[in-house]
Amino acid sequence: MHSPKRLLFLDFVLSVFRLNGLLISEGDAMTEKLGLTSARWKVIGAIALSSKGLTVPGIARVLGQSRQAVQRITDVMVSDNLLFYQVNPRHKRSVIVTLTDAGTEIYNLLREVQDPWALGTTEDIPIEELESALRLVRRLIQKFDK
Amino acid sequence: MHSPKRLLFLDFVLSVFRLNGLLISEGDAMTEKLGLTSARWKVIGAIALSSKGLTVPGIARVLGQSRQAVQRITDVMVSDNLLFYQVNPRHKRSVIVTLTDAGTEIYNLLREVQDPWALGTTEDIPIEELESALRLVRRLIQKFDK
DNA sequence: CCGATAATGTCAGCATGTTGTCATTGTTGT
DNA sequence: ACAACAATGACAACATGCTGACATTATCGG
Repeated sequence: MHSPKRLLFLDFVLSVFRLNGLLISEGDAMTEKLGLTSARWKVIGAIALSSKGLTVPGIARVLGQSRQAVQRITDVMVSDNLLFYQVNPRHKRSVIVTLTDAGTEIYNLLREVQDPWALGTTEDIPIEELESALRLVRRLIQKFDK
Repeated sequence: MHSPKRLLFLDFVLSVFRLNGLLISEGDAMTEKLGLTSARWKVIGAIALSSKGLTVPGIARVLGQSRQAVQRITDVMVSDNLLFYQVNPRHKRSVIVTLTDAGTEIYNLLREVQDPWALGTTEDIPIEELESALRLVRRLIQKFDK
């Protein structure tokens, strides 16, 4: 038998690989004028979206990456004065990564590019399709994230 | 206004990043016993799926990657005797990347792991949802792939 | 309270992707 | 045919991710 489902899924997997690469390119293009890169975009986004302070391993958990990879990025962003490490009252060694004023400003500028991009990209896509696809992606993430 | 669509899409984007990482991990785990990695998995899959012979830049186009990245992988796979470079009658310098017998054998072994993985992962997902999500991903790829 | 376990920071090595550059080879339009 | 342009191979520099290893610090169970 041919199992169209198997082929469909493999096609989906390859397409996710490809979309991932294209999204990184989009992120790089969007953030270029702000002196960011897609990796820094991810980190700054994770921090800005979290209500409570995040530690480096915390950001890594949100992004699904290794803490070492995140640490490398945040170290550079601290020396670029976009972030600073704030004393964590709940943990002596694990500091809280916080946006500096400059970092907040960059994030606001970022949103001025990012928001129109998000809206423009999805303007001809029904919200139901987006929700449905997100549910599927989340379901797969849950399956693999153990 | 809050524009739930914008937030929905950004959530989708972050989820794609995360799924991408998890799929690479899955690929690494699946191919480990075969002496492959996810990068080689992609290349060997692209070659096996193409009816005509593919050149290195051709594989790169299929995968949506730079030809240099693919070249590096294929060079290693040639020295590992999984691939060989075949004279291309249509181009004096650009050789055709071909599976050796050993490479074909690995690919067959790979399928014995990959097919159950694909079926198992999707067994509780309706085929319509998969198709719908793939359509959306393809649509985004088309939008960004210029 | 104390020992075992988990979490964190740090450093190192490596895999995989990017871009840039340059010489060479193909292709195409006039 | 020839000149302009595109595609390819090769090499280099770099960004971003991974894992492993080790010391230190927190947390938890007895």
